[in-house]
Amino acid sequence: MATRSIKEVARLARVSVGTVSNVLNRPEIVAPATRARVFDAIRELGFVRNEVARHLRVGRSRTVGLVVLDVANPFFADVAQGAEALADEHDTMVVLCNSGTDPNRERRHLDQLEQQRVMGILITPVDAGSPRLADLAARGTPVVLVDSAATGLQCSVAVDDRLGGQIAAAHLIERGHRRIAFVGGPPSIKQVADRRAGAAGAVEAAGGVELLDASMPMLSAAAGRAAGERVAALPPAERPTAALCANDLLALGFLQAMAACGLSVPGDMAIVGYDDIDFAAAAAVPLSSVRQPRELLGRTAVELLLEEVAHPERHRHRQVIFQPDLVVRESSALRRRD
Amino acid sequence: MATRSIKEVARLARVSVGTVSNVLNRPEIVAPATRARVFDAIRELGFVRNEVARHLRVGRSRTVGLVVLDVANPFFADVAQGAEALADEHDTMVVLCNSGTDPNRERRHLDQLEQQRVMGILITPVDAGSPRLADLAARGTPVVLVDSAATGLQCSVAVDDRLGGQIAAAHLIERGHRRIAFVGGPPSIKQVADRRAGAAGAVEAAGGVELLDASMPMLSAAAGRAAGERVAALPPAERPTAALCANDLLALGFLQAMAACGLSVPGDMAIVGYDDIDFAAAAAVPLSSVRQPRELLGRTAVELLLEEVAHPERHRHRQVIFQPDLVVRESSALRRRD
DNA sequence: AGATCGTTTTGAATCGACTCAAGCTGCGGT
DNA sequence: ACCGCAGCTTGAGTCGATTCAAAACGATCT
Repeated sequence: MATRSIKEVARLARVSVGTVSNVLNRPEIVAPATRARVFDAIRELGFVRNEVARHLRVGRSRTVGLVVLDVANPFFADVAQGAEALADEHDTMVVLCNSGTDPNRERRHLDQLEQQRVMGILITPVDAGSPRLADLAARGTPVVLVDSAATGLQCSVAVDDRLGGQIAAAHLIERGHRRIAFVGGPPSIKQVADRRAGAAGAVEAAGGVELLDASMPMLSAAAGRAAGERVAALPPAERPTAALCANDLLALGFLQAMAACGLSVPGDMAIVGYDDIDFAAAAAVPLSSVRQPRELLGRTAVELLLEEVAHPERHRHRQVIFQPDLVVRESSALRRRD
Repeated sequence: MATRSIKEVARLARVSVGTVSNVLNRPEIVAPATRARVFDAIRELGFVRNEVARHLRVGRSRTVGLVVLDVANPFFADVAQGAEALADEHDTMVVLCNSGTDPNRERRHLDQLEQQRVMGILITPVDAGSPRLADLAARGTPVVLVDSAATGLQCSVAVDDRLGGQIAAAHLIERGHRRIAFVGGPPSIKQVADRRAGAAGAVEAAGGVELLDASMPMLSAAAGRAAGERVAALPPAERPTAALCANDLLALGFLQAMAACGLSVPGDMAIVGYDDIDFAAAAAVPLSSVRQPRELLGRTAVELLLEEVAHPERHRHRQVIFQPDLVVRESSALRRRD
């Protein structure tokens, strides 16, 4: 329970606290003999620098918060790994916070992170328009939006979701599908809305194709199963022949529902997912999916943040946008006779 | 960039800093009129309490660190969700840190967490025997081992891995398999070693059964694929007829390799995984797997930690052990003729 | 008016580490 | 013997919030 402070180290080493601080921060300016004495004292006491006190003076910590919509979604795990990789190189710690698409939990996490004076926050917001984010930036905590485009008030890294939705829908249309279900999530989530808009665009451009909505209030596999059951229950004549899912968890759930309801994939129902998480390729029927550069997204977010922190004055907010691409697998392999 | 302090609030509200602090912490003892003036000032300045300074005085923050071996493994995502659920109820924040089974990264995360004076640390250690963990506890940061039993120096929550390994192996033996491959991970990881020991026990008890080792240096799907390719390359006579994988990621990779090599599952090769992550049921061939109470593991870990923090004196370290159970699915469904 | 008591408010001390101007030492040069 | 200087070390002041003994206030009673 003994919490040692710099003062005790100083006493044991028979030097002043200033010297101990120097040993810790600029060892080269301390005489070797003194330095050795201080190190001995540190070892003997098991002293650990109190970052709390340190950053009180210094102002900000070397921690960045990454707030994600769902830790259970491997997409975010991969984004986190990308972020961690670059942060590590800059001696910075990434802490992962899970909002679970709940605005209240998101707010509490943001409060906590701001109160802790983290170096910056990377966030995939539940609601990108929330003034809370602008406030944060205004009060001095840099924010980078992840997987969601900003309006100029902050940096952002994103993937072109409209384009992703469009190529996915275009692919299904090209395969001969004329009734396509869009399986989305909560309407407040921007990514989902954009993917849907992209799909709608492709449908309109094609002509003679219908886009039905089968959205759920969540973006989980369980929600996907529920959506699948609903769609499977439709009379065959009205039932869509393809589903475009807003993420792979939904798609996997949807796929399971098809199997449970005795519909074949892709024969009776083609499926395209989104994110191309590793499990998509390993599914019962390997899933076609829109691939996003997941690690790169996280890595770039940290890059932008470090840039902003390093030169707050001359920094200009940037919006980086990556291109998605479609990976076609068995779940949408068949060509439908028109 | 304006970081408002309690002092500025005090000036604007024309009271002393002590009063502002009282408004923040014990509003009931402040006269209503004064309280209102202070709140107005807080709102006007957009003041946010600096937790760093606060905890310098108070000692510890209301954050617990959860250090996991692999964020990309859904098993840990579920543990994290269990931990978060209970922590939330106690107004405590969980931050997730990823060691990626790298002892160095683990050490850096622990250093950071200790320096930040977190309330406590939940960890699935790369090496449970490391003195670093005992040091932490000795210096006043409570530690709870997750998914790994402790020796009495700290609390722990775990699942009986020997039993898990044993029932998995017994199941395969009962299904008629006589050559079983154990696909493990790095030998330092205790869970893996225990599962293997359990399997070895079952094999020995049965007699006439061989346990081959096909361990990899990682616990990822990619490692599983590599292991699968190696095993598939063996001449059919020497090739095991079943694989027991130390976790589901390995099992999924192994399964993919079987498909790629033209071996049927479970016909040519039965597979049993471990953890029963959600994706196991959705795999190309639904995976049999040893189920662990994932959320409960996280929840209980937080419970033990809160207990220790609340009554440091009277606290006695506890080791909680849960029982795993086997979920049989298609990947090990067939009975082999002897 | 003065004493008394309860309610509010005050402000100095404190937590641990950092910074920096000022002080100390010892050495070489004159 | 004295000066200058480089190399080290010192210690007071600071960051922002909390705590708590003491002061201020105001209402009530004699």
